[in-house]
Amino acid sequence: MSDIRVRIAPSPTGPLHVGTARTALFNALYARHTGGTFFLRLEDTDVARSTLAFETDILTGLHWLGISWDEGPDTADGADRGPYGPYRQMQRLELYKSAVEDLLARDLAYLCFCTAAELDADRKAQEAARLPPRYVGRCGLLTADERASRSAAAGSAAIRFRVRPGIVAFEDAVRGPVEFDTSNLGGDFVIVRGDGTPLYHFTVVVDDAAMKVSHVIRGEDHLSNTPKHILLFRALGHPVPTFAHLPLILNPDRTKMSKRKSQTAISDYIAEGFIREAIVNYLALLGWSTGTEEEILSFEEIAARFDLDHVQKGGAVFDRERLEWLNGQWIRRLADEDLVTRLLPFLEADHVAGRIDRTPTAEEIRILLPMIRERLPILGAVGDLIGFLWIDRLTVDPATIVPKRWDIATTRDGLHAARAVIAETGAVSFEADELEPPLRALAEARGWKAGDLFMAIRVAVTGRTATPPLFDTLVALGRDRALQRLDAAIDALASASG
RNA sequence: GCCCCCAUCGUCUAGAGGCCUAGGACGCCACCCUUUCAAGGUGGAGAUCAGGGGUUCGAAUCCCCUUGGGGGCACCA
Repeated sequence: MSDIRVRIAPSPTGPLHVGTARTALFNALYARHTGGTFFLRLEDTDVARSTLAFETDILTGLHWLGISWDEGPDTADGADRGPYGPYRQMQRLELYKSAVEDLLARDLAYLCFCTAAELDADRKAQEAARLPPRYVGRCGLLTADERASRSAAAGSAAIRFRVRPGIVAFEDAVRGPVEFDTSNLGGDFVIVRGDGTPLYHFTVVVDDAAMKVSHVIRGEDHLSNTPKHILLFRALGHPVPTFAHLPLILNPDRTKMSKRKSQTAISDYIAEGFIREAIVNYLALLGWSTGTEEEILSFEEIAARFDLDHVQKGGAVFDRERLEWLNGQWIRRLADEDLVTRLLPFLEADHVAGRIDRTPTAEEIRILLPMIRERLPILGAVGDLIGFLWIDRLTVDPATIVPKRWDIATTRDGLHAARAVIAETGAVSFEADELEPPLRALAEARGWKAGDLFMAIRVAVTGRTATPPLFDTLVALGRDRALQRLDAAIDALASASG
């Protein structure tokens, strides 16, 4: 195992986001490719917004995608694995505390007594003067004595890290050399809240250092935060890891992908019937490419090819159409039993929702696979496709039964004749190959276009104009039910025509 | 406002000075196949490589400027 250590550090303040999943994926791929270690750390210091439900959603979502970590908590309430635990920041408070004390002792950080009102006033003044917002440094100038007395009086104070003048430069693994003047960092920044809980910029550095992270692979939205982190790594006396900032995933209007404008929760995609292979494949190709024309690739195949050199610099619009296409490609590649297992929950959900009257058995679905496999862009489409098979009383609008070129009388006539032909076919030989010839012969004998006759039968028996091949559908339905639905349709047409 | 990043078909991208009159994929259109819908096959439209200057015998590829877009500037992460 190499010394490469990467991580995903989600914050349980929302459901698993497409962007988080992509970042996790890239880290996991990088670790797999280099023989390094990939771990997960929960950044739960925003106690007000963090919840166990979100934690569960994130962990199960990542597991579901097949992204697994070598160290960290596997479940929301489970124990951590790995030598650098705990892997939850709220359980690492002591570590941050001693790191802060160290900084305080060396005057690299200081107590800040500014109130929210003061800070707000500063900010407004800066805004009015058209100056960039920054902390004015008021408390940084306090003498030790002043600080001691204010501290005694105030009771609680935030802690700020001193930002000294200078240039911070680093080599980003995807962007190349990047440079920041520390005077543009917004002044001394808060690392510990007034209530004593540490803030992101601080904990992320303390932990990445303690957990020996070698490569920080994260979204580009953190690029501007990187100099702060580097300053902290240095102040704490730790080596600075390599940074790799991934391009952002975008809304169609090219702004950062957001809940407002896009579907961002992985769980929503799962609920629709996107499968992990497709999501992983799609996400990997969003901002990265093999450099070749290969595009349908499994996690393993991607891991074997993955590198940071082919990571794109510009943001990428999330294209659902392309995801659906890939999903269809992967559905076609699944083994029969696997597809059945994945389809079942969607049919169960349709049953529960009352869209169908019973949940079919695995065996029933397995038999239908050849006729539905290539017609499913997402698993959730299965009910729409063949749900009519498990509906007890199908109600069909008579108007839809009549083919475009036909009138009601012809349709009744056609269905009646077709019924007779189908009825002649015994239960034993009720197969697609047995049904097609006589029905075609019927159409020819009566001078009908076979397509029109078939369409009338199709709608009569399924209630829809787009279905799997008709004869397979009739067989799936069974002779009795097919005849019964034909009768019902004929009746419906009779009353429709008066 | 300040700082930083980015810029090839509508979208995802290939491209690391000549192989590019820019390739692939999604989507779109047409045709073939065909009982509908898909799938599949074939073909097509679609990018003067954001614009302008350089460098070079030669630039999508290197440099500069402009324009455009995005991200960040919290006691959120």
